[in-house]
Amino acid sequence: MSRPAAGADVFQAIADPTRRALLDRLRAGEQPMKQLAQPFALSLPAISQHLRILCEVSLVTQRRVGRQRFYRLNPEPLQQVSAWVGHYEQFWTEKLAALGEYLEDSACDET
Amino acid sequence: MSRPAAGADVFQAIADPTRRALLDRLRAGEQPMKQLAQPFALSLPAISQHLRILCEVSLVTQRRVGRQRFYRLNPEPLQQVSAWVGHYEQFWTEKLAALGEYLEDSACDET
DNA sequence: GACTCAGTTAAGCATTCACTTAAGTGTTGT
DNA sequence: ACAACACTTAAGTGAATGCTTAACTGAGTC
Repeated sequence: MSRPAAGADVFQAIADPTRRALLDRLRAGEQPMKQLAQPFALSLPAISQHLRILCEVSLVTQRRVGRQRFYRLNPEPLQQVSAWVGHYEQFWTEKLAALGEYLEDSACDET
Repeated sequence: MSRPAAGADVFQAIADPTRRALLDRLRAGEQPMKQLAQPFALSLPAISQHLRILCEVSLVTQRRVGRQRFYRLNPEPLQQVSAWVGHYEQFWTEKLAALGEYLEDSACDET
């Protein structure tokens, strides 16, 4: 096959910076393909393929209006990412707490 | 070149399920290579290469003790992911709120 | 010093990726 | 009906991924 598949996995889908940029752009609201693609230095088919991958993992949905295709953000699948990263948040808050204590202690040692 | 590089990008680093599993395993604490690799049906070099990629994006750090190599989790780079996904959280909470309202309304229509 | 153990580096391979240009598909305007 | 428009699908290409086996490095053991 010739087109990219990206494994139908959300983590894989957001691994590409262009795809993340597309999602970021879609935060501003539903947009037709051409307008979405405008700031990118890529051919239209390239963008189309990226959008297809985002579609496959349900991060965007399509709506056809005349000869235009509007793309809309559907952030739900990102909850998967959020949940996974969430497991690690406690670690860096712990580290920050430890740093805080360290600073307090060393402040006392400072003479 | 023959070994994987994964672009030194955190999003790319966590795109691979094996790498995510390694990080998950490291949440239990610092571990030597062999113990880390044990549950995976992969050769040792494969794991070693994944760990190297995680090292390159600073998600893990190495410590040498005798002939063992202990790997330790360093979750800070994940804040980058957390921050990005954070931009989308408002969208799904909004959607949940909308769903809540819809349910309330339809409860009234229910006869 | 020779032998193992823990792990990495090297080399090679099949697959997947992101991209391109060229050729459709369907809609709108004349 | 026909041309222009907004896209997508097809086909092909170079580079990156993920994996393997084989060879190496370096630390403990006999």
